[in-house]
Amino acid sequence: MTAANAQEPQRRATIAHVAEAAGVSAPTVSRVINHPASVTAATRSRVEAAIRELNYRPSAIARGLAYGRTMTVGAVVPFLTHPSAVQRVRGLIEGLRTSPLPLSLYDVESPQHRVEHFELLTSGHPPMGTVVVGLGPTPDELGALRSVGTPVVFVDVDIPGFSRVIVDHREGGRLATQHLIGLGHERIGFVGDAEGNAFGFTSSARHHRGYVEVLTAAGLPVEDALSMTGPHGRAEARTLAERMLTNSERPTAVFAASDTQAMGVIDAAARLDLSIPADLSVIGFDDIEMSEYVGLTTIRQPLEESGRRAAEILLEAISAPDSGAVCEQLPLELVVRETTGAR
Amino acid sequence: MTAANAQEPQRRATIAHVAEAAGVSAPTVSRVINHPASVTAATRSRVEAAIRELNYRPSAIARGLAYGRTMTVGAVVPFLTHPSAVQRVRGLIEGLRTSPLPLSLYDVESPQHRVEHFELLTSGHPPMGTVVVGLGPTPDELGALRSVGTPVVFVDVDIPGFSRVIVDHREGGRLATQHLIGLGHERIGFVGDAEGNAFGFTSSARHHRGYVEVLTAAGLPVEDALSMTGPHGRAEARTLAERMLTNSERPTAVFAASDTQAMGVIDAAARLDLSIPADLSVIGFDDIEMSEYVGLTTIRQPLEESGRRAAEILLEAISAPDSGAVCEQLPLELVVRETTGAR
DNA sequence: GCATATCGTAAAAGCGGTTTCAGAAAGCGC
DNA sequence: GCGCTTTCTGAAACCGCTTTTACGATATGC
Repeated sequence: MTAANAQEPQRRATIAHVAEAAGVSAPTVSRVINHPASVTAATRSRVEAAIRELNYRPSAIARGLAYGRTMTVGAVVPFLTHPSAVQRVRGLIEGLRTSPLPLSLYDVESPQHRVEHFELLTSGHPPMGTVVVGLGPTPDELGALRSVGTPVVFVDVDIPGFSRVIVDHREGGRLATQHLIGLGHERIGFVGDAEGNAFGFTSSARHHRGYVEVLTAAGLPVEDALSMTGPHGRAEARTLAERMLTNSERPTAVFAASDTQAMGVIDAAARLDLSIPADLSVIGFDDIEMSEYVGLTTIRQPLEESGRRAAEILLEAISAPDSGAVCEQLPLELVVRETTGAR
Repeated sequence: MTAANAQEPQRRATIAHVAEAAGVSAPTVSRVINHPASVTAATRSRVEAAIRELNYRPSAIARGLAYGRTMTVGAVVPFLTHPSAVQRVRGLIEGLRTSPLPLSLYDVESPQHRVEHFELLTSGHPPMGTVVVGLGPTPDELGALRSVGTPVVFVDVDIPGFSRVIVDHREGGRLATQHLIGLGHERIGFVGDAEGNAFGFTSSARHHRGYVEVLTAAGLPVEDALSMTGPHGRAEARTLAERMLTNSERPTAVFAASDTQAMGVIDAAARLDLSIPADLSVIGFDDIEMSEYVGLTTIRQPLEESGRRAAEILLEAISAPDSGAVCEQLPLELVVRETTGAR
């Protein structure tokens, strides 16, 4: 027995083996698995026994080929290694835990990746479902996505007609600015992402809009010199902030469009020997994990939950293909810690 | 033209279409893609033109079925959402960036997941390559893994005969303990993972061994009451540490087997109004991202690099299947920050 | 009791590739 | 220019599963 096992390298059972063992044909086995109701109870239990007996698992790949899709959930995530993206992916994984579909990750670090991955997702064998994080797709991509007939959930992108999990970034910008004004600040800077980036990110621009709205409403001037944008990143933000802070009339508070950028602002302050929050208040956006430890005041968006909800909505859509698009708006919350203070 | 395009939903080109367009047979197209040398230059360029013309991309899934493997890289990662795992996954993604193979993630949170995923990886259509992080496989699993014939790279598990990327945990334990002793501490506690956990993690036990070695060598007593183990986690570590620290003769320093656990120890100290490092020195292991911000002294292991190297080794093995197993040991480094001080 | 509707299963075709195998074409020596 | 070997290409088989189609077997009608 053991010898026999050793000889034969445990060739995986196929549907044909099961069929033979159960004394039925392959299609019947397939039916037992996919449409159990269409098979007599007697046959079914015979087949099920054989399946158990042979420890049979249908090949996801063969099944995918026949079915016309890849048996995975695809996730396109720009800058997958950024802390906020990581948090969302955590949520995705959480939300997918009940499903047998593995998660295939597609990192996007350049426009090049972006088109490659979109091609993949809209290819002849698209994944069972797709989550797209943060990328504003072009009309072409949108059309392709729609025509594959496989559900898509967007996260942090508001695209009518598609399921999506979003937050109100403009409101976030308002919340942050309001907080600063409430503390008595009047010269408030903004550090965010450059607009017109190749990925279609718009959250930073929305934050800025909220920021402008609140400043204007409070009768405070909106100075161009106090709004700086550049590529995303902590170091980049530091450079920007250093420039802003060495200005003759420097702001007493800065709203950064992301916590990562807020860290850069804090770095800049440290370099310039400005103490926080005495000399400079800093508020971020996201509430990435690190923020709690640094004591960063920020606008919290439920990153992990966004991933989880997206996964749940996607799984739902996979099992009930014709349910309409759902739009879920998650709440934002001001989290006051130690980097903001009264002027 | 536009109308025609709208009509026909842009059916993806298959190998047959390309073959027809190039006036050759399907196998020839396949050959052009997979064994270009075996095709005349003239035919080849004709086929290549057709491929470009039709924007043809071979279906990964069909190809996988024919080839007997799934066209992905699989990664089995226990507690995928833990900070250290996240760092490694980052490295994996980095290292895989040059490859067209997407990364399929298999999170392991329970023994149940573990067997499921191992089954998947050793199924009829295994992924092109597999990375296994931190799980000590059973002999059975090992045999299965070996017999699938697809390369495997272990990370943080030292299994002779398989490629692996490891660090010397025992040495890490020594380093940490030495540091504490060097600061004048004589009562040094240890907080780590319970042994015999269902996942086969052994790093904590190795840290402990190094710890015992150094204590013994220094002529310091090894007290059972100062070594506590339990389930992994910050909260769990806090509980353990609270117990240890409320002991009549409490330690003046604690070595935690991971940074996460070190955070728990710090939490416990805060609760007991012990100031760090004045009343208690704490050293961790890993150097997760957060540690820098918290100022945690720790033994740094190159988490991200471990993932990156694993990916590189795996890709190498995929392209040159018969190269032997490689074992790469990554360096450990003491990083002194603010949580340790002289007694 | 026979013709007819219904159900359950099997046979066959296809998903999109790759590989084996055999035959045609080309290259070589004489 | 003939016969041989060597190349290159196409036909066929196959990977494992699903779905459509067709048929044989029951159940139903009268």
